[in-house]
Amino acid sequence: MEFPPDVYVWQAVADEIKRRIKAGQYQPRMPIPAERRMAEEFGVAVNTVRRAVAVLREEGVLMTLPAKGTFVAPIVDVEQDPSAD
Amino acid sequence: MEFPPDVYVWQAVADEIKRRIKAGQYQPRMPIPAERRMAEEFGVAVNTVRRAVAVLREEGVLMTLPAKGTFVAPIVDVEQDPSAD
DNA sequence: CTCTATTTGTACGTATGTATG
DNA sequence: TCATACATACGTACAAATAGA
Repeated sequence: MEFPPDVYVWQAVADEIKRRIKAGQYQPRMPIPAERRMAEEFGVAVNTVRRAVAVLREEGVLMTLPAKGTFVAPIVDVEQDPSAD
Repeated sequence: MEFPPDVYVWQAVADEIKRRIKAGQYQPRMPIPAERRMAEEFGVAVNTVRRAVAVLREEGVLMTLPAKGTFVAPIVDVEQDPSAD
């Protein structure tokens, strides 16, 4: 019986987003998929994606422009792989 | 209906809680009503109360102990009373 | 300028899990 | 065991801002 799960769903989503940034799938200054879009893709609730995005926003990884979208911050301390293009 | 509401519902709730603290209805180190309790009392959703509590928690006004309750912080700047030692 | 589509923000409702008493 | 209380999670609806036809 797990008490606090190893990782919460929103943590897994946040981790996946960061992983994609590292992989170059989501690049700096470029928008990431919409919240509802990712919710469907990951099979989770919109609120869960929103929580993940909120955390990454506070970490400085993402930037959100209301009614425009959420973008990868120009400079992210997340390791980036130039060869992955 | 106003479009950009003067205050959001969660802001109104947070304001009401602080008002009660100022009024002495909720006192330092004492628990405030449960989230669902306040949700029913204010006629709002639980999530809305949670958001209000979360904000007040970050402001240092409230302290939450999981599965125990949410308490008014021992010292709150809401009530500036220098004579209170 | 109007209409529509997209996207985020706010809000409501519900269910489950865990901890406490 | 049961009731209480918070944390997480899922689902839904509407409003506002933006962009494009």
